[in-house]
Amino acid sequence: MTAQRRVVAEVLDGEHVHLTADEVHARAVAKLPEISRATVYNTLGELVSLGEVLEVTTDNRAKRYDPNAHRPHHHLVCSRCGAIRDVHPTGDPLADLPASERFGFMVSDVEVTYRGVCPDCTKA
Amino acid sequence: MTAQRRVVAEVLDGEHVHLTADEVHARAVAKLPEISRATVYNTLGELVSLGEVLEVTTDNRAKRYDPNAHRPHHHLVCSRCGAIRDVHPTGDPLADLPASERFGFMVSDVEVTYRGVCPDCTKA
DNA sequence: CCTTGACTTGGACTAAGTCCAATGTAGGAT
DNA sequence: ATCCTACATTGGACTTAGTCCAAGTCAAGG
Repeated sequence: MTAQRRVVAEVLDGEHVHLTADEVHARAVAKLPEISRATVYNTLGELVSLGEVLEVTTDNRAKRYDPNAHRPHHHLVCSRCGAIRDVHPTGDPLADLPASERFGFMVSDVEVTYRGVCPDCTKA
Repeated sequence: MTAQRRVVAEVLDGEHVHLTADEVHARAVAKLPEISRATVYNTLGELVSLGEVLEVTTDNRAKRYDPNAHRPHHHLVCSRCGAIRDVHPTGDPLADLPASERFGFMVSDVEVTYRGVCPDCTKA
């Protein structure tokens, strides 16, 4: 555990939002000015492999990193401004995929992304 | 309706798979050698706006274009090789998102992506 | 035949991320 | 305490996917 990794972990821990890698880097630089982008990418990659952090891809622009990896949840994304909320739908979509629709895959995971317009964008 | 647009539409129509923009361009060039990448991007963008084609983002690499826009469906993706199948789960995930979990959003759409390992990759 | 407006082209540009060789450093062995 | 070694970090070059734009082309109507 190096200073750099601790800083990246702290950034994600402190912010309950969904940051891009560049945003993580910016906040990390504020705490440890000499940290490089490559290290932030490396560390984020490790945190993802360890299952401590989730990668979220909502718009094919930058990936976002979600520190809330331990309580399963899905996402609700504003199609105008890109705001993201964690949501907890009822029901289990995995159960809704019958064997006949699995094509022999070993299905292990499912991601659900709801899209809509957030209250702020509805007003504006 | 220009020759270029017709070619792009034909490519998507002919292939029942999920092509990237570059793959669409490659196949379009085979039919109309002077077609440019910019035109392929423009035309794909128009087809998406018209609702004729869906954009699918599974891995934060290239977007893929799905000509099967008229029958609603979701996707099953192999986490090893990236293969994509269309699937039709039972149930409606929109109904599984209670108002209390909508945070005032006007929710209009939901995408479900199942992940697993395909038969070929399980063998290998 | 000329004009007009839309379509297309190719190349430059951008954003996000990866890769790599060189450098630095933490922590165990002596 | 010092040295070694393996791993972490750095910064810059590179790649990929996509966007943007000025200039060129084309088709249709007048």
